[in-house]
Amino acid sequence: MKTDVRVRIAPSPTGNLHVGTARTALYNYLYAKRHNGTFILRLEDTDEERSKETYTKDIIDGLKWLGLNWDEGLDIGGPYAPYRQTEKIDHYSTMANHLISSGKAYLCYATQEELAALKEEQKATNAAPRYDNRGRETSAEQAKQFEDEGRIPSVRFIVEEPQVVSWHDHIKGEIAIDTSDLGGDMVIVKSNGVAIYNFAVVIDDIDMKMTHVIRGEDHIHNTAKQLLIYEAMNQKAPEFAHAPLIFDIEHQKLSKRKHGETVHIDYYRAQGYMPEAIVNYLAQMSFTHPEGKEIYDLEEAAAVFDLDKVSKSPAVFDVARLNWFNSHYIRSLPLDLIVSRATPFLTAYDTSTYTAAQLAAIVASVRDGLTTLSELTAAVKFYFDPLTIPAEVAQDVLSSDNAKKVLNTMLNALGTMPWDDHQGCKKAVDAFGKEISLKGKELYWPVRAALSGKTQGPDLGSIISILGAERVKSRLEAALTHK
RNA sequence: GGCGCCAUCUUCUAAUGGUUAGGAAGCUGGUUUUUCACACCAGAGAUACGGGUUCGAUUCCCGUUGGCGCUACCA
Repeated sequence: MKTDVRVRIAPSPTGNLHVGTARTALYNYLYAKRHNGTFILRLEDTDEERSKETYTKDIIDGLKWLGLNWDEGLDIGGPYAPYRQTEKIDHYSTMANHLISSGKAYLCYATQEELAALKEEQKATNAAPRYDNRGRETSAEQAKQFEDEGRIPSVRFIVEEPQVVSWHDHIKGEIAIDTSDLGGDMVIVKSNGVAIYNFAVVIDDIDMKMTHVIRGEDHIHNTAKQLLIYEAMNQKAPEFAHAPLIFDIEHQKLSKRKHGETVHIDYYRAQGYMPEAIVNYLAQMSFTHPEGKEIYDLEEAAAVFDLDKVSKSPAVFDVARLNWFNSHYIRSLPLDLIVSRATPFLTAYDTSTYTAAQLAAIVASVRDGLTTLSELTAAVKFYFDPLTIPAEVAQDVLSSDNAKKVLNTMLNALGTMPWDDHQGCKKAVDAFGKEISLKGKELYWPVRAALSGKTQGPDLGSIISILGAERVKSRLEAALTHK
């Protein structure tokens, strides 16, 4: 049974899914699940210049990939459609007209040039930049004259000053802002007829019956402005919670401009990060599991999430820590899942020479040492490509008499090798090692180097078993040709 | 410039008006392993500063400093 809790993530399709957006989506998702409410995806695409359909697709894909599925919204519809602001332009205008007729807003004929001049003037006198509310006084005659000049008005909402707007923030506590610091009467509909963010959000949140708005703290001043609009429209405002920002290592807001693709979820996806790791990492920064657990999934997070347990201070996005989560999940998620996710990282190789079971064994043999799946490509190379043994490895490991003895002995023992049993393969090596009185490094290293070209790597038994009779034989013979 | 938010190890954080200020990542050392990784053990590492309130403050209050954010006909 659903409660009336309704929350949303309302991204703007002006870029691919941002880490910060994903974190906000996660909080909203967790809050909805925790309270058995409804999680909604809505698109704030009123910026026609920057909005692109490919970004919309990336955002939808990314959220789904993370498992943050919505109950209502963009691609699935719902009772409060449309969930895309560009489809509600007329509706916003209608609502703005209501505000005009009730004296809460007015048409502003100021040109961009006039506003720019005002700003210059304020800058010169070191005054706070703001609109001087000159449009409030516009008479009917003036308006007509402006119209005749061809000026197209915007709609401004009257911000009464001074006045204190305050609310109880579910994360930050009490917040109070004086309307005098809001920059004057604010545009709610641009002269091109399209509503501005601060207005459209309010209308949408009213239309969609949102009960809680959980978003980044960079919106705190917007919240003050929006609260004024709720009041002017005689509507009950939702509850607000402003989450701390995510910083980079230099304590700056994570931004596309400064950090490029590393602020986007699909960057991590392409690198072979597990969605489970990203969700876990995102959840545990600024929020701590009540039992102090570090590793937990979406479902468990939803069971314990609480806004008042969210930290007030910003968190640094620390890739080293993300990496720890990721390597944990690469090691512990079901093998078949890891194998299927590994496919994109094996395209450089001809995987048809192995059976599905062997491919799984290949992934299993190397997964423990991986931080991201993208490292898989290099890690499994020796299973596929013709082997070249680096000169220094050959020199150090394969040139001794003992090494040649090991390789020759193994060559002769190949007939009795239990190929399908990696533990058996290891035992077989131990057994012939005993015959020639060699063990440990002296025994294993030549074999390892001959088969993989490296002195470190997966379990030797696994290497032998996976490579199989033919490859092992030819690689041993090839290794013996080294001087 | 104005306004707002924030302040515990390098990083993510826990806790409490009285604790040896706890955990995790990273780092260092060790154990284990044929090697690497994992795992395990150990070590170094923090309450920004100054005033109050109090028997007692890291915790509550004020100030300072610092960091960050917002200040568009972007969202």
